[in-house]
Amino acid sequence: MNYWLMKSEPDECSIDDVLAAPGQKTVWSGVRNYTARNFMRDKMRIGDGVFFYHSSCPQPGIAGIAEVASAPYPDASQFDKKSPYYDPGAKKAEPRWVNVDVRALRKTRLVPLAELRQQKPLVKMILLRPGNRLSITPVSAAEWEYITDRLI
DNA sequence: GCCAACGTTGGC
DNA sequence: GCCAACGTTGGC
Repeated sequence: MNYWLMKSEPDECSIDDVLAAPGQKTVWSGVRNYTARNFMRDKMRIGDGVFFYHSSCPQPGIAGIAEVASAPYPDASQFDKKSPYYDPGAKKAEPRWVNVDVRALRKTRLVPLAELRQQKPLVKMILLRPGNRLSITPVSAAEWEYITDRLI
């Protein structure tokens, strides 16, 4: 079992939006970064734990707990000419981008980024690395436990 | 709105 | 394969 932190802009898709969706699920489409894609394609397993993170908003931070709810499969938006995520280089026979389904489990208190940065046990979190921009980052078991036990 | 850091593109 | 230019991310 692996753990992840996945960023979403709450204006686009918040934890509340996913909790209100059918099956409390959403398709995590639109990832257009190879590192993040490879995490989904190669490392994610159904049932993996996910911190649902709100980014690009007044208070960025962890907003909920979710889980990986499907195996990776081709991201339909890459073939959709009307989508902002359309990729003319992607071919049906050789999809370039994949996504997984994510199921929201519960909303948590908002744990702000600034608070995460103050935690000694979290100094190595990939999220907190200077200049990090990855929308999907691995979380270690120790980091997961610290955050769920001590901060949420 | 600013801007630093990073990823991607494309000419050579 | 190098690297400059450009676009994007995302906190502040």
